[in-house]
Amino acid sequence: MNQKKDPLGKYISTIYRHSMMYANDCLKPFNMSAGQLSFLLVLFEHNGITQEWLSKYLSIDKSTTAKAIKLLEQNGYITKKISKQDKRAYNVYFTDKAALIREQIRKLAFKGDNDILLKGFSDKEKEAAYDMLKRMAQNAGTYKV
Amino acid sequence: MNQKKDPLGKYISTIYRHSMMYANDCLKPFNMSAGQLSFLLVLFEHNGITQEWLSKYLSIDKSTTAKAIKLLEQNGYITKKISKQDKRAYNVYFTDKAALIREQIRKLAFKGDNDILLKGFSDKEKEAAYDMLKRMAQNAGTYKV
DNA sequence: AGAAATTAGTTGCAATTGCAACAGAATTGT
DNA sequence: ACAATTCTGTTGCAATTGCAACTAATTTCT
Repeated sequence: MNQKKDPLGKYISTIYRHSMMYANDCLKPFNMSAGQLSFLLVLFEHNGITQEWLSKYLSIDKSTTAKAIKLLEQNGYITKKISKQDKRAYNVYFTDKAALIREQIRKLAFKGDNDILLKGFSDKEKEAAYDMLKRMAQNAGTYKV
Repeated sequence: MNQKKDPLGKYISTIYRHSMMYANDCLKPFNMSAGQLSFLLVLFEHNGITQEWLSKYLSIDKSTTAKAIKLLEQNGYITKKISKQDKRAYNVYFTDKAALIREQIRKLAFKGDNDILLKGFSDKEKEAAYDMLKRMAQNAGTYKV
């Protein structure tokens, strides 16, 4: 349709928005959104982390973290405990309810990657795509951390 | 920090959100948002296209298109004319005001790609990243077009 | 020790986005 | 020709996100 290059933003936006739509659909049975899923997946690997570190790890605003964590708590997927070292901070833990669906939603997240985004990619290309996105995200994260 | 692979969603989300923040900052002097920019950039290459085609080209919901176009119109960057072939449809055109900043904002869009997202990428890697994102966007776009 | 600055988290606000429902026009089928 | 269906675009709504302002706790500086 066009010969000139589109800016990357066009592709990134499409990938992001449709990934969200896909994940949101899959997560509807769990009363969970794609955004909340990201936080829960981090907790599975780093249980007890503070909200500040969740924000840093996902390069996301602390107020967004606060809101997502609140919803996850209301739905019984996580609990918060005031940190013993710092009374301002919360340690966030996933609950038994979350543990129960852990593998199910982990698979769901990676299945979306492989079945949709990386469809038609060879194993080598998948690896390359993964590495490039990781580097680009690191670059992006340096803008207004 | 962790040995297990993160799902791609983590990186995509970071890239998308920070790209938006960067573009929104740069576009503030023009009273324009990153979302609106995408539409204007398409119009520069395909002047007179309908809203439906804008939506299809950007894989974006038609209501989102309607709202972005409305704002661009209010700010004097585009005009709408009812299509002669189809009274339901609008042909969308960029204005002289938009033409005046055309090169400036085009450069801005690509500068963000190169100076931030692709920092540290060789020319070959940039090309590869571009192609992979394009393929991934095509894959993503097939989900709920 | 006490003042000043920084940090962790929350809340209110505005902007963006997608979905659902809708209106009017165009197309298809009988 | 008319009815049923499909399409183009708009509007109302809810969810997500980031920014700014704020509170309370901690750290730093003198």
